[in-house]
Amino acid sequence: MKIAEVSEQHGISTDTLRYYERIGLIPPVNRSESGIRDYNELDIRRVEFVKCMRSAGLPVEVLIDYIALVQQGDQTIAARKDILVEQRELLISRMEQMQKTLDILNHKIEVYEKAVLKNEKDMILVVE
Amino acid sequence: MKIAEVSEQHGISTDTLRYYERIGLIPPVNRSESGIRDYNELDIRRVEFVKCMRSAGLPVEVLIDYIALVQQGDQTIAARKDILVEQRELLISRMEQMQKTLDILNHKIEVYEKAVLKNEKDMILVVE
DNA sequence: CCTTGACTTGGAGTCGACTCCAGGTGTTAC
DNA sequence: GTAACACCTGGAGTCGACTCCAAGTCAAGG
Repeated sequence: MKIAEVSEQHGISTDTLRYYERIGLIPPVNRSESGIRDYNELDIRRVEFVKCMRSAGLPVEVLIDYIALVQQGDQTIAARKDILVEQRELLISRMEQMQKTLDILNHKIEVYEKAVLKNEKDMILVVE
Repeated sequence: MKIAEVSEQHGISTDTLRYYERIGLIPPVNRSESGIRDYNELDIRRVEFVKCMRSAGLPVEVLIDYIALVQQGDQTIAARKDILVEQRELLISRMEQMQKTLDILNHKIEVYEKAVLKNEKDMILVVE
């Protein structure tokens, strides 16, 4: 599969795909004789993995370390797990913080709705 | 309250506090005669609000627009609500995406744990 | 053969959000 | 009255993560 197809099917620009490979976020993809990338199933799973992790805010640098460990084989399993566990904790706290923010947004929107219903009469808006 | 106190109590650098004010994310704070900022209760509530929204990933630009509307008074209530509703939807989808990532992390960690228990014997790790 | 179009590279540019700095001012402590 | 310190400003620098670009290569179609 060529880079343009991967790009289209997974919603990642070709620039980003090449960038990820360049910085080691994705191991080198096989090439045709003329040097053109040909993504196989495994490559695509890796791309999806990175896309998923990035979309949740895991830093590129951490993922590079993780991928490097994966390339080094089974003796790095403990280290890999440690990375994932740490990132999981960070992810959970980000989500908790977002939940708090969501609660506040919900509250504010509710207050605004009441204000609109009452035609803004007599409202002293505590929210901002 | 002086800027250093606000900074310490709310975990925001003085640079960031001044920056927020400069770009209009926080309305101008009152000054002493010699020009030193003196944050009142309302200012601090605003700082907390911005901190909360930013921590959930709401863009600075959107917050600037929102705060500008707040300054313009009650006739902007509908517009303000629209902004919050839109940002709420975006926030919810980010959280959903993060939940998916969390599920995958949990799964991978579990697989790694099993691998460690079995002392890595006979494991063909499908995870990466 | 030559154009078209998708691919390649290395390097530079952009963007959002801070973060730092130099140079200046005001207040307090000795 | 002067040193130390917290504050001020405008502007420049940094950082993470892309994104764009120029210049070049190759395969296929007319």
